[in-house]
Amino acid sequence: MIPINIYDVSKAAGVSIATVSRVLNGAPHVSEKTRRKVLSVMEELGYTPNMFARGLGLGTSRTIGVLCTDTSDLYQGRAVFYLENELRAEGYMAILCCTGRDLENKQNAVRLLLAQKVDALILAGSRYIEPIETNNAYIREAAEQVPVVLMNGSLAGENLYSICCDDRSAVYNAVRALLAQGRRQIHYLYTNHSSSGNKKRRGYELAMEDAGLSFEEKEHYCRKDIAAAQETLAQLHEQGVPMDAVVTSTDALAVGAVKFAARAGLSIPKQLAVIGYDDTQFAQCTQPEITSIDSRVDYLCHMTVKLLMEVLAGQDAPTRTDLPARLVVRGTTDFEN
Amino acid sequence: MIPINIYDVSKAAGVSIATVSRVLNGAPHVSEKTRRKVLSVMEELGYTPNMFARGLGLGTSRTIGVLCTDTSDLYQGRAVFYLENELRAEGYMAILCCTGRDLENKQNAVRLLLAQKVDALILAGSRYIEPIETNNAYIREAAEQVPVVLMNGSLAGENLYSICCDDRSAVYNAVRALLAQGRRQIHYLYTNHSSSGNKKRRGYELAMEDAGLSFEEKEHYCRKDIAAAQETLAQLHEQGVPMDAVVTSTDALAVGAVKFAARAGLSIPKQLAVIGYDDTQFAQCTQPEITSIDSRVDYLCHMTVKLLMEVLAGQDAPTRTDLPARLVVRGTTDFEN
DNA sequence: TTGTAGGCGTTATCAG
DNA sequence: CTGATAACGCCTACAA
Repeated sequence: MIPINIYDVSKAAGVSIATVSRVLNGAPHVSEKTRRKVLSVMEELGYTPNMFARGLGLGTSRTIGVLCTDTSDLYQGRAVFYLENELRAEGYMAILCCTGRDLENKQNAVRLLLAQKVDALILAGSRYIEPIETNNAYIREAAEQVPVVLMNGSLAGENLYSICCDDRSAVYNAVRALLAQGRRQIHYLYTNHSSSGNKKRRGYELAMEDAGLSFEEKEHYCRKDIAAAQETLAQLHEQGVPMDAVVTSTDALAVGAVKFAARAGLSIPKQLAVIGYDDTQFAQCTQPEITSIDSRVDYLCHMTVKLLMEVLAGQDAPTRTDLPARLVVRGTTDFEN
Repeated sequence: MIPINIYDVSKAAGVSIATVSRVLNGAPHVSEKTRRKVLSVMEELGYTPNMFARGLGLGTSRTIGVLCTDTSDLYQGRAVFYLENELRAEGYMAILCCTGRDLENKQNAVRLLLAQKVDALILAGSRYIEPIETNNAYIREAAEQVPVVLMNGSLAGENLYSICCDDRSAVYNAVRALLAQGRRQIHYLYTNHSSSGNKKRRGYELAMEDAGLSFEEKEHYCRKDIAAAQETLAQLHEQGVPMDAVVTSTDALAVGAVKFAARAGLSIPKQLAVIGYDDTQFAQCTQPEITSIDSRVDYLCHMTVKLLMEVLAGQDAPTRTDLPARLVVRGTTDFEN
């Protein structure tokens, strides 16, 4: 079947293509009568405007490039889901690139996306900000062509917008709550040095500092892996390191902590409290279930798209936004609430 | 900065736009000399072909529509990750739509994707085949415009390709293994009636039948939710229903089964064996870790894209492919191997 | 309010 | 091997 175009419609409706184009774009100065006529003809012919032609003239594809490192990560999978839905609700399609963590792949993906004429870029996840500043140049360059929104990562610059969960405060408050219960041997497990990872860690450090406690020897790096977390804690335990709480940068690590406690015969939350991060389904896998910091991806994604829409509409928008997290209390802590 | 086009290149290289277009598309009949010249000019000017214009002429966008119901599902998140990567490796971008389970949303997504001029559609997940045949009409219609590949779902028809994990055999074999150990009270937990869900269940039923055992009262529907599975089993247990093994259609349910056993004081795998499905990270959350059927998403996705590329290349390809799964043995079973 | 005509950047079909 | 030139389908001044 031959695709039908604006000429076919104009012919069938007995008007010019200009008029068809006008009703198509809801332009003014079209009599209600012809408008209706054209609309009905389009319907009847099953006309669908050709995106290529439209794009050629308008220079826009109503398409947004969404980058993340890996959708098989529970958190990112949720982020992509919400982002895509919010975008589609606004009439935009999402072109996805799962780039992995390799810088070169990220750069390539951005290049391809720009070549596809996306209207904007959303970089989802703190992994897109490289510690070495010059490695972020490609993001700045991209921003010369289209607006770029960094979700959970921040970079200042022209046409660049950052929107983050306030991870620092979230962890700070969680650790404060543990301290308020008299816990002192609070350990922190983390898996990476992404900007968001650093903010979380900083929250922990500040809380400890404010309580006059040292933390250097209580921060432990480990792979993002249930077994790795379990192993790390088991070793510390064997060495006789005191420990009455574990806060982790990811729920998966918290699962490892719970498994460690079970094996070491430590009762949760009595002898060991555990707090995870992101409130993913992992938090519900264990017995008891895990108290976790909910970074509210849905809200974050909603605000991200809202921000982007404002930018695309030419309004000015905040270049930097911080959103609060909240604590979801479950069985691995014995908080009042 | 003004985008530079093929005319700029032709001018700077001292050739016609036709020649530029030729080297751009690797067409033959271009002298090595001019080819090099043009290439270097393109490089130097930083020329990027305009997708809209190219699409207008060629009618192709080098873009594939990828549909799934929800990327926040661990399995689907992995599927999308692999699909996107395989596609990009082949030079195609992926436009993602997370449609949810609602039929109307699926239809809308397909319509939008086709309007975007995608070159093909991949429907990921068995949720795209509706039990009521007429509800699949929109898929058939889509197939009139572009090839459609169903991953883990099957539908026969023109320009329609199905590629599935052989779920039935996978579950059949797993249940056989349990039976071989003398287990007889094998229960099956499932969450939906998708085509893949039905195949799994059928595998269970066949294995039981072949062993001369009844199964009707041992199949239990429950929400796709750790707590729901736990609850379902707890109730059966209270009612005194005998049970020495549980096979589930999803790892999450298996987690629920393990939690149930822990609470009911049943030792795993001695008194109760558990087998999950998909070998997701959930299988590693519990103590002991869960034996799970690995449907090998990565392999499935790889074959899916490979199949699609053949179709797009105009070669003929199998309209139906079945791929084997494999059992990953862990602590919730006491199989030899 | 409506129609005409030129342009957007490529590809492709012809001649040369 | 290379160069004009006509599509491709739509948008948008500019005219009427």
